[in-house]
Formats: sequence, structure tokens, C-alpha cells
Amino acid sequence: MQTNKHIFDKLKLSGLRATKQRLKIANILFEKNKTFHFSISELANLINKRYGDTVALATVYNTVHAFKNHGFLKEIAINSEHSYFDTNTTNHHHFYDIDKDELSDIENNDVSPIKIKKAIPGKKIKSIEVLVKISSEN
Amino acid sequence: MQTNKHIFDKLKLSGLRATKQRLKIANILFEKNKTFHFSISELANLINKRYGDTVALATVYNTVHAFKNHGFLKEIAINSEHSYFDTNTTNHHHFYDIDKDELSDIENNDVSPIKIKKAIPGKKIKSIEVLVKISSEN
DNA sequence: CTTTTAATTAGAATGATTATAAATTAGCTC
DNA sequence: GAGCTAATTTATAATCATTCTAATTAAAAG
Repeated sequence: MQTNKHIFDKLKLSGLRATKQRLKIANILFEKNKTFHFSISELANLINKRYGDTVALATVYNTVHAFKNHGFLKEIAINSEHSYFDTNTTNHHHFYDIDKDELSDIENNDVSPIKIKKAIPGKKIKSIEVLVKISSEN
Repeated sequence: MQTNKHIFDKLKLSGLRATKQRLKIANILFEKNKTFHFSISELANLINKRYGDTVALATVYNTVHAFKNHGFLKEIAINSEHSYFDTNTTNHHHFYDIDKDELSDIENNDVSPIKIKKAIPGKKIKSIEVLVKISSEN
């Protein structure tokens, strides 16, 4: 878990001011040990639940984008309905539960090594990510 | 390549009426042998270029969704900016060129077999897809 | 040819996200 | 701690892609 002090320092080091709003948001995002996946509206709900109506929606957007641009979050594309963000910023893989609309990480160790046998001339591979869609068996 | 006759029959068989607009759109989508990737606005531009202003934007949306629901197209999530569609409806993998904002297919043969070593109880794997982001080396 | 039903359309409505511009606040310097 | 400056927050308006609506048109069936 990241302490408040830790988060405060993290923000400062990256050149972001450690405002009340950002600390509240960071608390929610980084308090858990495990990776946290969310959409903006889910995050806004969580903030509201814990801290009441003290952070404007525009600030939630601003903050998430600032965090993303500073490498604290990464965006995960699953479908066109929602944008999801992930506190795990390393290259890794995901399960997407179609029934529950829920993301979870797959450890790199849990996926066999992936080799891409085709190269594109003049292009370099930046990332390789696997999306595994799952649903209830029936 | 799919002939007009072919496309016409395909529509009819699926229970979709073969309207002028749908045939125009299908021509553009399925005329190529190779997979075609597009966003709605790119498609709208292509239609306009070839057929002029004869298909309403709402119809482009309606048609793409109808085609998707009938299994002629599948949606590919890359980022939150755009929705991309693909005429290759099988499970397969993609390169995404970050510089050019362009998608291309990776044949299944060009990716080493992927094993997911972690199972989620009560859940079945529906698809496994790899997204390889590439960009110019510099 | 007439009827029925699906599809198209222009334009309005929606809703998520972004922009604006004024007010506030964090982090300086003294 | 007061004063300063630039970053941040905020309410609100604006934007823009997509969806909805309800009237019109066209395809298929009888």
C-alpha cells in the first residue's frame, strides 16, 4: 500500500502540485495493493461516496489525465462504451468479464511467452498486450 | 473478392433487406480481398467520395451496426478516441501503428500459440486477442 | 397493384468529454 | 505569516460523436 506521505512525494516529484483533490483521488486509486481498474464515472462515484461532493467532475477528468500523462495510470481499451484506466502501468494482460463488464489483470507469468513472427519494416514493437474475454459457462 | 451478387445474397440470407445504401456500403467494405479496417468517419468519407452525398450519416451508423450484429463486421477496441471495425470477423490479432493511427491484421500463424495458465472459476474463455503497438524506430 | 413492414432520412436529443474564464490555492520569497 | 505568482479547481458552456424520433420512402409479399 502507498501511504499518504508516499503519494504526496510521488506527486511532488513528478512536478504535480499535491492538492486536496488530487490526494483524495490518489488515495482511492493507490490505497489497494492490487491493481485497480475503473472508468471515470465509477471513480467519480467512489470519490463522492467517501468524500462527498468535494471534487468537481471536471477535476476528476483533469486529474485522471494528469496522472495518465505522468505515468501513474494507463488507459485500457476494451470496447467503445467505456474508457477504463489501470493503476498497473506495466505491460500486462487482462481478463475482461463480458457479463459483469469487469477487468482483471493477468500476470505476465500466467501467459505463455508471445512471439510475433512477422515484422513491419521500419517499425518497432512498443507493447504486446493480450485481452482474454471471458463469460459464465452455461 | 465478393461479387455484388454474392453480397446481395449474403444480405438476403441474413434477413437484411438489400437496399441501395447497404449495397453501396457493402461494396466498399467487402470488395477487397484483404481485411479492411475503418472508423465510421473514414467509411463515411469513402462513401461520399465514391457515391456522393447519397447515404445519410445515420444510415452509415445503422448499417455498420446491422452488419456487426449479423456477424459481417467486428468491432476492435484500440483507444478511446475512435471505434474501429474490421471485416475479418474471426479471432485474430492486430498491429496498431501509433504514428499513423492504422490497424493491420496479424495472421494467427504469425503469433506463437498463447496459453493462459490461470483460470477463473465458472468462467469460460470466449476469445484471446493480441494487440501489438508499433511505431517508427528513431 | 396493394399492402405490409423494414429501412432511410433530416433534424433534434443525448451524453460523455473538453474548453472557458473566473476564483481559489499551493508553494514560493521575504 | 503576508504577499506574490502560477497552477489548479470549478461551474458552466461548448463540442462532438452517436443515438433517437417520427415522417417518408422503398423492398418484399400477397
